[in-house]
Amino acid sequence: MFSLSEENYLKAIFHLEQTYKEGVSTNALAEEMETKASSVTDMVKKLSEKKLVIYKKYQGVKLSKLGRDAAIEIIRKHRLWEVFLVEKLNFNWDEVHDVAEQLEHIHSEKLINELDKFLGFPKRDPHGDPIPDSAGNFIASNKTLLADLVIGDSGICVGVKDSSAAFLQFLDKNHISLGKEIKVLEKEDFDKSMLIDLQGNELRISSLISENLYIKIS
Amino acid sequence: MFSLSEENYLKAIFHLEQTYKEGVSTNALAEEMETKASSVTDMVKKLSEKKLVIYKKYQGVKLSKLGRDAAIEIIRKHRLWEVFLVEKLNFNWDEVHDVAEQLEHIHSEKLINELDKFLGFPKRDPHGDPIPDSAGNFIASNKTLLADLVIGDSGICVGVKDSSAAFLQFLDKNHISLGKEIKVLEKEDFDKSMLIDLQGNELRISSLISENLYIKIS
DNA sequence: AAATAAATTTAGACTTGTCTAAAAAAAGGA
DNA sequence: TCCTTTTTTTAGACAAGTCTAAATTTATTT
Repeated sequence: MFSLSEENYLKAIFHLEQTYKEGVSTNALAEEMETKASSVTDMVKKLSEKKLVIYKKYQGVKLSKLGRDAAIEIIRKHRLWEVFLVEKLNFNWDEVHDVAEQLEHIHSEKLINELDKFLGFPKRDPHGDPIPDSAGNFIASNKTLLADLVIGDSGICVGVKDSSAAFLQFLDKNHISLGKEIKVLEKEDFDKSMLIDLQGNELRISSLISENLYIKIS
Repeated sequence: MFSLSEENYLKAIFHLEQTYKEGVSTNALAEEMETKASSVTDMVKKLSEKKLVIYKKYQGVKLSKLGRDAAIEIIRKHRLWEVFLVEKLNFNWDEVHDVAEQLEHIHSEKLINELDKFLGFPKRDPHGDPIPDSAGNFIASNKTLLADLVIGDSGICVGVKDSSAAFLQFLDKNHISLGKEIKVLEKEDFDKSMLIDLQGNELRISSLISENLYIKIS
């Protein structure tokens, strides 16, 4: 098994690899982990010795097969626990993150597989992110940032990029939730704001919002 | 909040105080924690500085009000998670301990109170131990060790003292479970074994068993 | 290509919780 | 009481994971 810290690094590298496919830099990882670059170097060396990552000095880091599998397992746990919290324990989608960050480190294969079964093998977490199955496979979602749609496009809201409580609460306040239909009515070049139709209601949203909301174009 | 290690010490001291009411000795605590006496001294000093325990050199240790409240909260979490694992995730009562030992350290008041509600505010865990409510109160159970009954006594099985997987599996194999009625038919002075009636079936059990099974005399 | 800036690594230190070995205190026996 | 044994504490060390400050490598600019 891996230590709590090792698990958090693996998860962070996995997430950053989506953006930096050529390898994750020490500084990027330090920022994600909210730590110092020197600490990252130390840990990356350790992960490298354990064959969890591919690392050469000054060249950034990538997950090995072993490391990726471990990361996916942690993400599976995180997302299943989020579903549990929302579906069974009355948590709102903006309240689940910190608790799931703790629960994702519980080690028990039976626990997580039974939890999966108990929840009915959900495919997505409350933020629309796919949940890996026990073999580590998960659906690749064809989603687009709302900001990338053009006038006249419409689709349904399928996920969020930023899942901070502040952003999620903003969405709640504006009645934007997963599954709702959105149509782009206007785009303002100057500040990149948009006028959208949200199930019959017109709403003006800033680029900060449209850059963090995923849409499945219909 | 307290560290994982601190929480485990508090829990261990709480359990040992049931036996050593005058104060828990360093060696007793070392054995319970599966560590060395010197490590215990170090940690006990730390807990004492944090006002969680009352400690004077060479005099053993007792929980303060603060420490007791913290210990009870951890025990509450442990036992609620055990109920969850058995009632919702198809765990057997001999499988829950290790996972609950991890889950008891998750920090979230909302989580544990919602879990309590979700489970229907259970009063006892799968081993018959009382579950403290959110205020820290729990029912004191009037239970007796089977070994302390005399011939002719009868009662129902309400708990186990040893909750190791090995012991619980032994009970399963012999169809002894909580709620079942037991009557003492014979007691053997020589080896302290007993002949009991378990719902119509006669069964001879060794002292190791009768010393670890709690009965509510009827 | 040299100079500067930025990113990364190394060296050494600190904290937490543990250990071993030795010292000190308490308890028990004659 | 004095001597021995047991218990407990102290002293010093270690591993994990972090930090700061300094050194090194890579990247960028002119």
